[in-house]
Amino acid sequence: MKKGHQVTMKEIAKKLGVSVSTVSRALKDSPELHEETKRKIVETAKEMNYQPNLLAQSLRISRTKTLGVIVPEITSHFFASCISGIQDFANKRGYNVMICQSNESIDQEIANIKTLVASQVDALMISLSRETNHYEHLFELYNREIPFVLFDRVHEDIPVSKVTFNDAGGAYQVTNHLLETGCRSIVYVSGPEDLYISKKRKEGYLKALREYGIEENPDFIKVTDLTEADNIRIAKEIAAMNPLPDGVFCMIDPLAVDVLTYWKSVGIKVPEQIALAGFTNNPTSGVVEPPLTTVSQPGYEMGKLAVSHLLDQLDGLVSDDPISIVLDTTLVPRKSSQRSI
Amino acid sequence: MKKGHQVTMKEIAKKLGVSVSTVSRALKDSPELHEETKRKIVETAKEMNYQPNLLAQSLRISRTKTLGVIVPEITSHFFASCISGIQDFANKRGYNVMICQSNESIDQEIANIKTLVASQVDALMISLSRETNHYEHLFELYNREIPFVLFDRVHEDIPVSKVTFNDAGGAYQVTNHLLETGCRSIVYVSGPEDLYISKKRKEGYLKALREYGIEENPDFIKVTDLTEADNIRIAKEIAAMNPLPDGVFCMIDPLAVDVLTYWKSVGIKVPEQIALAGFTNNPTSGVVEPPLTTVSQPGYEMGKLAVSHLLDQLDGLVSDDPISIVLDTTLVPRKSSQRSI
DNA sequence: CTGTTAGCGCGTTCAG
DNA sequence: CTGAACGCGCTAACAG
Repeated sequence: MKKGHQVTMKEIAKKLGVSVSTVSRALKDSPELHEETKRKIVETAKEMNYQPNLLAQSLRISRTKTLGVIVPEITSHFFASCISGIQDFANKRGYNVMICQSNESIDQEIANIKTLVASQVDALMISLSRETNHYEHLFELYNREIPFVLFDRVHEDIPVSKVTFNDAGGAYQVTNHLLETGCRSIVYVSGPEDLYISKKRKEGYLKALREYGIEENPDFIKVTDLTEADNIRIAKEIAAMNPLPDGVFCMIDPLAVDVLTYWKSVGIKVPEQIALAGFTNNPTSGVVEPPLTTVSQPGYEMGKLAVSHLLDQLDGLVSDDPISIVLDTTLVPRKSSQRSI
Repeated sequence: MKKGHQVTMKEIAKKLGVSVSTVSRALKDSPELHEETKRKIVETAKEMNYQPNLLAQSLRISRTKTLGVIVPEITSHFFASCISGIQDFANKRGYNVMICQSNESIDQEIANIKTLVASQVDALMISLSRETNHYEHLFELYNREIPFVLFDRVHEDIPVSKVTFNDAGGAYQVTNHLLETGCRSIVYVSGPEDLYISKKRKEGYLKALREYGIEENPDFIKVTDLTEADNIRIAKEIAAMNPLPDGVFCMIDPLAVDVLTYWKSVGIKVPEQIALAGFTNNPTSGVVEPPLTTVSQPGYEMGKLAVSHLLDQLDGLVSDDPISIVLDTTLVPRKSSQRSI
């Protein structure tokens, strides 16, 4: 299949017997043009359904007005929300967006960066894959002076702006909530330990415990690789503890849902026997039975802030010095942690 | 912030004292080159970290190897799955993807088409917004000979390839299932009536009833605009029917979940008093209580098929004649329709 | 085997 | 007020 021909300035110039530069000037409403010829040109341009070729334009000014975005998983509701925020505010400022997903693979992440850079995007917005444990590709971007920001899944050592949630704070909120409702033996279920968010949320968990004078107990910290199978393994492990803990804080909602589902299948009652809480406030979390206590992270807002800051930097509205934007989370208490005190 | 400079063929040509075309040839491994100079060029290109400028390349060959995708809502799990499938298979064939969302607005849809076309995408993949009720913009694409396909939310009169689900078939499956489990007074809750899928699903619903010798009853067909408020209005309306219907088929899962949530709040038991079923198999539907009977629509698969067919057409592997690809759905029976017969 | 020339579509000199 | 010439980065046809 061959693409239909697009009208160029050249053609409308020929049709009107003027030069291409005159057409160019008329189309950008240059003041130094005879009103009559200008009108004529604009009119026939419309008539011929002329659309400027952004490619040629970009090549000329060496700016594409396009941003590249890389997320681990587009099907995750959280990242989809981020993208939505990014798109809306990028468009508002005249930028387009190219989206890639790394599928949680560092190789794919590197490949994505490569194609986006080859496509001459003006800047990148990256949320790192779960697998990313070395950072040469990011340092290379930095060294090549290609502007980019990191959001949500960041790495601290890279000298660029970062937008994150106050993960420690959110974990503190939810652990504190469990403590307030009377829990005293609280398990933390963590994702892969080298993940930034795993660490930060553990920090908040421990801080809340400390404030209640409860000391850290290694047996109460479990680690899953976040696959369903491994999540269920953890759920079993907790179910076998004697005595049962009275509260469980899962690092992320889908994990909590897996645990809850397993427990329901073996007759463990939430919240009567164990209070349960997650993190992120996925749409799913509000409709499980019982509804899951969690912490909400507004993805749309994160996307909006990240892109706005990046464009501010690109447009020279703010300094290029990297900054760190930290968004607050909100506790969403639901039935899964509602214990009689 | 200014973007770092990218190495061009010109620079590596200068450095080596050869012409730009020689560099070009070396880089694409042309056979008619002295092995030694070729080696030398490739080597220093690597050294200088040369990356070809896709923009210039595209301008030259007037093909961008980029596809434009427009979906109503990127945060919908179904459309996110479609996008995922599109991306994976587009990349596999050397194409990039630019994604836009119309936010269910026809004006945004038109604007998206415009920017994607201006960006010189080689083809478009469009799923229409809920609001789209006239089609000039699509006919214009067609007249301008810009290749595109429609998927999921299609309009029949446009002479391009379409990929859809067998909506009538799916509705038939689920209605038939309700009938088999003993329901005899089944309400169909429809979305906006001019929506293609509203009509098709109603067709399937009516066909199943007919086969059981049950005649159409207008009181048993409700219409919502799919906002939460309106969904709840319908839930109330059904709850007030006397006698209660014994089964309800909601056109789409989120609607069914809204209805279920309301009923639970007023003490109506599902499936004991009313069997309930939805459509689409959202992740949410499997975890509500009771789990929702529904019909699964594999979005990833749809994206994959749509993009593969489009690229086949672009690459001349199949005829340009429009075809219609219809994907089958699968009944997912769950507890919400599990009645003792 | 390699350099020169031309042109993709556009915008910006620099001349008239 | 308008046209001709040049260059963005790259490739291909045409000469040597």
